[in-house]
Amino acid sequence: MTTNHETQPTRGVQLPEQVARQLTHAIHTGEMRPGERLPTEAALGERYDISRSVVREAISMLRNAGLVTSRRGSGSFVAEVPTVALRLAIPDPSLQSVIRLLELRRALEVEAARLAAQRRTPSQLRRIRNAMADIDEAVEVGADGVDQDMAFHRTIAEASNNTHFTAIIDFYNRFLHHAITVTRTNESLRDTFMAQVIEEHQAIVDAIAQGDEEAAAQAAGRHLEHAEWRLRQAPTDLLERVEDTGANTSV
Amino acid sequence: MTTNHETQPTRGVQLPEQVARQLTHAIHTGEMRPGERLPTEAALGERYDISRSVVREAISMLRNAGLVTSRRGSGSFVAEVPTVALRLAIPDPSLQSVIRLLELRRALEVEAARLAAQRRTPSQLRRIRNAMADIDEAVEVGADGVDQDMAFHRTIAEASNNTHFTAIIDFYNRFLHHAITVTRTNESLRDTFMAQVIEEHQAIVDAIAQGDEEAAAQAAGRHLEHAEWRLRQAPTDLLERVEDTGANTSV
DNA sequence: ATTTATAATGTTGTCTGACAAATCTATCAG
DNA sequence: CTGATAGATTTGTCAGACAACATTATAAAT
Repeated sequence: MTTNHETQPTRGVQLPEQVARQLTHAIHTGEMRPGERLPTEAALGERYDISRSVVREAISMLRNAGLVTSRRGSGSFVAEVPTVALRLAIPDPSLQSVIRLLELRRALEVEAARLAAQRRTPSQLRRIRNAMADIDEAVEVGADGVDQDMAFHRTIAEASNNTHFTAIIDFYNRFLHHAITVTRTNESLRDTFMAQVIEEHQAIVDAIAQGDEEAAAQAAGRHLEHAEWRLRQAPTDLLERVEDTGANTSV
Repeated sequence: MTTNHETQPTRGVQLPEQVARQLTHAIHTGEMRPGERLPTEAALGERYDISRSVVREAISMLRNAGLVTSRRGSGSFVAEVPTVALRLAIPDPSLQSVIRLLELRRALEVEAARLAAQRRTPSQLRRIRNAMADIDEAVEVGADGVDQDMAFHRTIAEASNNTHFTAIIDFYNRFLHHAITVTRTNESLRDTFMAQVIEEHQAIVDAIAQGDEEAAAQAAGRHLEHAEWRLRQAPTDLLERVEDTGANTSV
């Protein structure tokens, strides 16, 4: 059995990848529909004239990419909601990196605020207001309020009713956790900073409540602009101090 | 050899995933530094008391996640730039979806333009200008100019000197290809539209060239705002027509 | 005839052993 | 000290087997 009938993989690249590509293509083009069962590993091995190990690694890649799910004893199936994977470098915790993340936050959250002002439902508005209140509550109890701060901005992203924003923000959250810890730690160092933050949050919420797109976008932009400014005023040893708290145990 | 010394994986979940998690954790915490070599597959198998197959699948997952790279005959190494994967649902090609992508583009490209105006190097500015010229050239030759349009916006993202923007834009490019084909097909239907687009592009470049952040951001915002407006003016059968061209053959 | 156990079969998960291909290391010649 | 060669190491692939689970077919019972 040395013949390659059907479609033979082009040489050069790794074997599993070649098979994975063909299957991926078949899924993306809709040739294999969501929920449909893939050929068995043995069948695929015979089709491409490769061993089961290679087939398994290929399927492993698809599974990892969220394109298929495997059930022992049953088979592998095309996922109901096929996904693609975006691979991103893990940001280091330097000040430079934190600022780069702030820039991304600005891009996303300014627009999210604009869309939220335009589209938020009453219940979404309520959730946003609750989230803002939660921050103050947490701070009064003595917590750092990082989780609440993140939740607050997440509710706004949700209110944009555009899944792209929430998906990306959710993804970056684990790194934002560190970044926000840094900014909030910094802001808590001076009372004036804390007051500013509360004020800025309030401005965003007010604009969203009134449905004033432009005001919401500007308020969000100002908030993150000031956050960056406040961060640059921070003592130089701030990052090390936050590092030591071990607060960024997420991931 | 039936004992699990060291750290034994908790039962229940699939074996390879358990091992993958432990290794992932070690990498994320910096316990294993970038560039460092992993233990051999045989060694890992012995440590966790599992067969090489399982170890290989675990490493395959890490490789797939961009955390390690393997070199035959040499070993597996922690990637120099460890990454994490963001999995997103593949957007459908409806008008609604195209507009959602436009909103994301606006968020990213407005801010990218602002940063580009602030930080672009002379050579980056040159590349942006070339990219803009390429669009006109392609159109004159009779091409649709989609690839050139995408490249143009990509060079601006590059000039922002923030890798987050380029990473996300690169990722969404495969879907933007379809979206931009739609918008450009639409724009090419009326001469006035085409003229507008050229004008708007020019405005962005001018602002970036002069280092005027605010103007660059506004120009980019206007461009995408108008793109959405133009799209909404499009004939209702536009999407189907684009579909038929088969231009979106990219994966 | 329908339902319920039971057996047979099919499929993925894991184990074991082997060899090929590429790389690394140590030895030796000059 | 340099360079070539031989050996050892390590990942990639193959082959076959069994275990764990799922599905299907068969038989039994009411």
